[in-house]
Amino acid sequence: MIETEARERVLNVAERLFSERGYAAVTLRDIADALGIKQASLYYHVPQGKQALFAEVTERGLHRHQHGLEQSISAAAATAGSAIGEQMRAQLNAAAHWLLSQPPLNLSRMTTSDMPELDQEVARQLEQTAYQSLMIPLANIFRQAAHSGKLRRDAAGVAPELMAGTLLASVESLRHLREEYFTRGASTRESQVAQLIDVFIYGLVDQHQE
Amino acid sequence: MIETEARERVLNVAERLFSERGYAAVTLRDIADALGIKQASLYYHVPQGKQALFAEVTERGLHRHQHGLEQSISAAAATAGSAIGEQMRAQLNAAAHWLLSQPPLNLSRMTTSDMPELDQEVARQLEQTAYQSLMIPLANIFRQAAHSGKLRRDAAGVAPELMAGTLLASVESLRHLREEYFTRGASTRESQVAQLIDVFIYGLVDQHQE
DNA sequence: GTCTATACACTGATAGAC
DNA sequence: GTCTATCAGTGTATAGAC
Repeated sequence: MIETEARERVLNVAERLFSERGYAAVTLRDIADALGIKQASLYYHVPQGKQALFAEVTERGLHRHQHGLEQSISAAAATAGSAIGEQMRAQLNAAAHWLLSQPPLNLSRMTTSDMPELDQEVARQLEQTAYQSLMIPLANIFRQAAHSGKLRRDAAGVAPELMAGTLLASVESLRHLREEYFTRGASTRESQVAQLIDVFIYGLVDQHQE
Repeated sequence: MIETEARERVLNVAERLFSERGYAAVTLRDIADALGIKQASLYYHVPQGKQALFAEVTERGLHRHQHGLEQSISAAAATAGSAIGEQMRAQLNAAAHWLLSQPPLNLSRMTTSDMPELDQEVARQLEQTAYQSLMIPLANIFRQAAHSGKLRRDAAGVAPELMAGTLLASVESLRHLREEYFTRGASTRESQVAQLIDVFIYGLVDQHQE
């Protein structure tokens, strides 16, 4: 595999388009058009064709996420106070902030639409990378919180992976929320996600009043 | 439009396949094969072709959801106690239970992959139906809770639509969680979603201990 | 209601010139 | 590195027989 600047451009454009519209909906012509070259020219950079291109940029993106998530989370853990609520808040916000800084993942589309279009072996590999890159770093935040012994009794028994999946899905879904629902206290994606994380940590109801 | 049993079968199969794999990934041949007929025969039942078929079954599914959600939510509200936490828990669980009883929505895939493939007018119409059928009934649960005046101060300011979108995304994401993460207290989708809803309502941390 | 046959466009992919 | 030319395969859609 040749590693040139031109090839990088191809991968970047392909990653953006695939992540925006999915595997089946993006044609090689779409990618070539966006690059200002002809469809056949793509095969110079990616001789193994469309599926290999998709697998490569997806894999690359997932690893970038793993790196970015681990970095942001451990940096947040280092600076936050030691109270468990504060720790979680800092780490979850850092993770969410990272996710929002990147092209959308559309994990559920990847599972339901993209994967079935790929050869089984390729799909299996991507699924495993997604699990290791996204699920593990996020689930660790919740696992760590559960070990602190300071969670609500019921909450401590919730699978960390369940919370991690929920967080992922929630952050991604924010991207599709119309701007009309940005209210006073939350006029940006970041502040919306911060509100959401506070709900995860402290709940909706006022337990002292009820 | 002819309304026969045979046509119903076509719509049902099409709805299932589209909802499983998305617009672009499902071909008319796939649908015909699943019905045991030839691709061209579909045009007897759906003369306007693939896009119209997708629009019809999607619209139909969304209206079914609206009806089902409104029913389950108001039934739950009637039987639950009056404490706001209890009310929300009952209504949210009823809504989630309904969502899990139906074919997956994959709303985010619909937004990012399916919609861009459709004529703008068709896409606009579907988006509006989705909003009215899903968003409004769910957001009303949170709106009602906020009006009770018994939510956490910060939580009362969170846009109901934000919470509704989060709930939707979370419930749908549960479908893709591997079974290995079904833990002791939550061995079914329903019990997982119940845990999740309790987190929304009461939070993760024990506020009396911290 | 379902079929065969077919038109027509598009897609992924290969070969070879420059 | 990018192009033109081309092909086989597949997708939607139409026409007309049964």
